[in-house]
Amino acid sequence: MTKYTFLDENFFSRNTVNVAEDLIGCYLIHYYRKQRLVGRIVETEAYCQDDPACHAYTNKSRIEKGLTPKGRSALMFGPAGHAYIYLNYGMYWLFNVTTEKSGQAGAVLVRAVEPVEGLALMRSLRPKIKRERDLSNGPGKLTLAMAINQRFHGDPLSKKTIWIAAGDKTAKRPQIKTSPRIGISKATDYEWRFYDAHSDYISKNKS
DNA sequence: ACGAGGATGCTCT
DNA sequence: GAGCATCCTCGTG
Repeated sequence: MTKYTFLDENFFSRNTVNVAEDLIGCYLIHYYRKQRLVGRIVETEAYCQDDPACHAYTNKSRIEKGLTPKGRSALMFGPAGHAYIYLNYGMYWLFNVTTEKSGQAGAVLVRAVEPVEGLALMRSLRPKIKRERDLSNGPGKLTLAMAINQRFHGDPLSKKTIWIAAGDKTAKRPQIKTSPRIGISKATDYEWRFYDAHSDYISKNKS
């Protein structure tokens, strides 16, 4: 497959949970050092405005008072289809895409991808790993493998520095499963994690 | 195979 | 000062 179809703002300007599910099987693309790095998205999570685990949730009272959102989560209230990238645990950049219409907060975290193009460059960006799947089977791992960091925070995907393309329609549809989200302590009962049941690149996988 | 613990810096209270 | 949307190493069995 060499042809990638850009997913525009209309794709992302929808219900966050639906976008999270629909992103399974789509392609995350970054043109880096004259090479195309491509990963097939196999795991996502939805974060919504009325969601205690969401960065934008703490701004709820502010919104209700009609105040403009501030801080890192402000971007989640903006237009859909923008990169929302933040540092967690002081070390790892996590890549999200904003969702919903302007004024409504939402984002989808990309938690794992299967390498598709640029494997040699990805391996050079993850020099210590022993198992191939450790290249990109986690949200912090995939940003390392694909050279994604704070430089791209706030960029519209339409700039096509980092962007997302539709899944391969000739391929078999992925079997999508759900679970509670990983690594959070609030709203742990929401099944807003989606993953391709047959992928070897799921985070928190057995063996 | 599995679990505990350390690294490390930003955001919010 | 606490709490993280994590990853890696090094114990133990």
